[in-house]
Amino acid sequence: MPELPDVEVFRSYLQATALGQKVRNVEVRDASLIKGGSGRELARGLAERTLRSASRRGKYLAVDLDNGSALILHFGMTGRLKYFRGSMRDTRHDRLRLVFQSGHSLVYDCPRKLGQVRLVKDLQAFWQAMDLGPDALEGLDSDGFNGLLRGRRGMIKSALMNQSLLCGVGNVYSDEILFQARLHPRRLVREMTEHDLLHLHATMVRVLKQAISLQADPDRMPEDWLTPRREQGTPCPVCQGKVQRIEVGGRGCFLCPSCQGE
DNA sequence: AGCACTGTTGGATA
DNA sequence: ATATCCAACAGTGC
Repeated sequence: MPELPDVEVFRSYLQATALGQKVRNVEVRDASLIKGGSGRELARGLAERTLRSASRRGKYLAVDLDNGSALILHFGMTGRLKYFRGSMRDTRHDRLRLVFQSGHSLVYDCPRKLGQVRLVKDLQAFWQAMDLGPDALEGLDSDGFNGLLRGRRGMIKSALMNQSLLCGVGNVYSDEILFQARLHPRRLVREMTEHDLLHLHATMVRVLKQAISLQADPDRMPEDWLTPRREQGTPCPVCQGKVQRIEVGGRGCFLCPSCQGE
């Protein structure tokens, strides 16, 4: 589920494993995920480089290299990272493999191939060109959040998921945040009060932080979270009513109608 | 067989 | 300028 918390978990994982290591060999197993250049160029740009640091913005992970360029990873709906000590086991959908001088390796695995991989010369220029709003966790205080949403038309769930407004929140976490804030996903932003927005922002930050501390693993989420119960008709963990599935902005949306109004 | 799924993009439309 | 809707990308799982 690569939304902000998942990507943050990938960042920590990378930091604890591959960071500081020098790339000896690059295997591009599927060049169709590579944007802004060819597989050959990516391989050449990564070879002999050392991974210096890893940062995140929204759902994007950026890995700084020792020559100033950066490897950008986006995970689409199904991507993940896997680090192997010693011999590399088969991962079924590995699209990019970095083998380090140590003999260990890092695999970017992306079954549905909806992810993106690219090498950029200038990370700051890349972020600017990307039309991303501020990071939902790092880039916004409650006034900033309020300012972004004020005067906006449309539904609150769509706004939370709009990456050019604020980035990192996707379909699953927008549902979780709105469930915990007790707000209906179809609520019109224009009809929300200052207090609603303040409460929503606080809830968003709390949910994202807690999800990160749980390794974004639904199996570890508290009893009263919605995410592990994304199924029509399953009992609401708070009121025992039934979880409902509706469509909002063309995406499947789960909510508890009695907890979240109407 | 058919449909749903954690995401992004581009184009048409309002 | 904002927002919505749709199709496309591609693979897996129920």
